[in-house]
Amino acid sequence: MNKTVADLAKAEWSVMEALWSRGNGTATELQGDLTEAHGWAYSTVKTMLDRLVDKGYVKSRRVGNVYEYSARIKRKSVVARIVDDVYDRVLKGSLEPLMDRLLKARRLSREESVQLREMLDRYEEEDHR
Amino acid sequence: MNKTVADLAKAEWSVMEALWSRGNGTATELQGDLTEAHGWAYSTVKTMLDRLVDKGYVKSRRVGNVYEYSARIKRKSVVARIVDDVYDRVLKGSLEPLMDRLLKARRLSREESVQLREMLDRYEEEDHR
DNA sequence: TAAGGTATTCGACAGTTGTAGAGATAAGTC
DNA sequence: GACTTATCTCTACAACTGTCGAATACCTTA
Repeated sequence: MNKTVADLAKAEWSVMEALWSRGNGTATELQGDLTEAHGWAYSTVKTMLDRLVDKGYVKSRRVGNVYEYSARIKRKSVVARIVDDVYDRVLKGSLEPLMDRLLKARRLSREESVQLREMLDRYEEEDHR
Repeated sequence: MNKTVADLAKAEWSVMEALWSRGNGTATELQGDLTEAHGWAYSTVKTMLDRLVDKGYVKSRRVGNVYEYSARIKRKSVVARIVDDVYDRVLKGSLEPLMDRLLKARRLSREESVQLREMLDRYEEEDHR
């Protein structure tokens, strides 16, 4: 269970990331952005974009003789879906394994751990209203 | 990015779950376990198991005239991989979106939030050693 | 040992994903 | 206009996924 994200195949996810971070762009531009990470051919990127358009995740509009693409879904909402999915299917509703991994593997910095605590504080407060 | 988990296709993940929770079992038994959630035909389950064996995630051994399958990887380690992957690729190293989602959507119960706090306490303590 | 039931093996097929080349086109340049 | 260049469109293809059905093999029992 980790090849895709919210019905986005791994490669498509990369394209979405490129789109999200640049706001919008042409196939050529996006290809440029993705060149470093993936050495995709122009047509590869184009195919991906078109598939994403089909799936409704991206919209395209003709600007002159070029297509300009832009995301139709917010990164945030996709992340939310992924989080939910992982939470339900993988963590089965318990944060234990997640924290276990994050904490034990020392992937969480001290600052983050403090931040996290703050988030919890806020949450618990809110909860009292 | 949420069709698969650690190189396990979604359907394969289900089979692994069945295996993990029963320890080991024959194709028929597994099919039984999976019947409720997925109404898979025997051969579907069998195919899945065989593919998992190919991938090295499951081992099988002949017992009489039947094959008995059992997981070769621990659930925990797969979860760890998934957590890492999501943490890096989706959360990009920040827990903010995760907590945001979990807390805002009120998916985290009060007890869990307390538990989480305890985990953090332990962590920070350890860190001081 | 012929009949039944159970498990296995094989092969198949449609859909998705990753990747891209070749040819058609539109646009700008001499 | 003819040529060059940047884009787009189409088509293709192999690997992986989700799903079986049909044929076969193996036991058990009347």
